[in-house]
Amino acid sequence: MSTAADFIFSHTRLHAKFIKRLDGGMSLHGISFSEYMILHYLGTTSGEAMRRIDLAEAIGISASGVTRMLAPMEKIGLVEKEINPRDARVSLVRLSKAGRKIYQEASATLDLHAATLVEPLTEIQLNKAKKYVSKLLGVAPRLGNG
Amino acid sequence: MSTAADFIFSHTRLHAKFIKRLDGGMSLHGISFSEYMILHYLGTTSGEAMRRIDLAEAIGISASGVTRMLAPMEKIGLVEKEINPRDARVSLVRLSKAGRKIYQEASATLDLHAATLVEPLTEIQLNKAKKYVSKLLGVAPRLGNG
DNA sequence: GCTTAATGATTGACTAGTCAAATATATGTC
DNA sequence: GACATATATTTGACTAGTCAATCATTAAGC
Repeated sequence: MSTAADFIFSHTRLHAKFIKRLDGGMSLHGISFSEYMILHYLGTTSGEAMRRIDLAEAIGISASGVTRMLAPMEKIGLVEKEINPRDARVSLVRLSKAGRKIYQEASATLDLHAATLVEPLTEIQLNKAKKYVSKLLGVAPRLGNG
Repeated sequence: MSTAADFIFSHTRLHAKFIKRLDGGMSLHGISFSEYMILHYLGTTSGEAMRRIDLAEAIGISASGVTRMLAPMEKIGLVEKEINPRDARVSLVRLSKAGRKIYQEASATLDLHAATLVEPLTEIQLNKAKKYVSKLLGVAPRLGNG
């Protein structure tokens, strides 16, 4: 098995570990980690409203996956549907007030769990790891130049 | 959002990218990436037979998940069931001859795709990345079936 | 040696997605 | 203005798992 394949194997196992832990953490707030991701993108996008298709692209699932995830979130009042007056095909999604509150509370929990998950790395190592992940994603890293 | 949480977000997106690509690659051999992982652990364990529960632990899914995955793999002849004479509770899983062939062919394909996926990193960076992932996973020893 | 507890595997009911097709609307071309 | 084509979303049918309960078997206590 090549080094590259071996790396991806380990990456996959690490993902399973991360998700298991974070889903557990988010369940205190009645949401899954995927749902947290949705709240996050809605909460940090300018205007706080997004098209479903952009949300899908942002969190890396399909458009139909977004439809299916949003249905219960709408039902429990985390997000609201909003009509786009300029294009009736799109239905914008917006954080509700309750959704914003959950998002803020869940963010604190998430940060705690994330911190313990990355604890085996020093801060310098974590920054390097982040840089590598950004490179692999094909995205410019947000910080640093080394 | 903390650095740690940001890192995990990116890690999650990278996982989605990896899986999408590798599932595509493995489909040439009629299997998914998860199924490849099973073939891999069976193919590289000493004796080539494993207990289902150890397989579950190895690839990071639940015992029932393993039962569900193995059913079709057994049906198409990739793996074989084997009784443990010392403990009738366990049913060992073994690579069939056909499974070994598929495993070897799929390994070549996997290495190719994995290589292009990690191409943005130099060899030194990849080794560092691997080291970080191992640290984050904690060093989990691989158990045999003794 | 009988009873209770632990272990390995499977099953039932469920969740979270996938893809392909259908629906609704918008846009470009003539 | 009508028609073909593209885009955003939803729906139907399906896959890949999860957890809790159950079954079969083994191990442990007395």
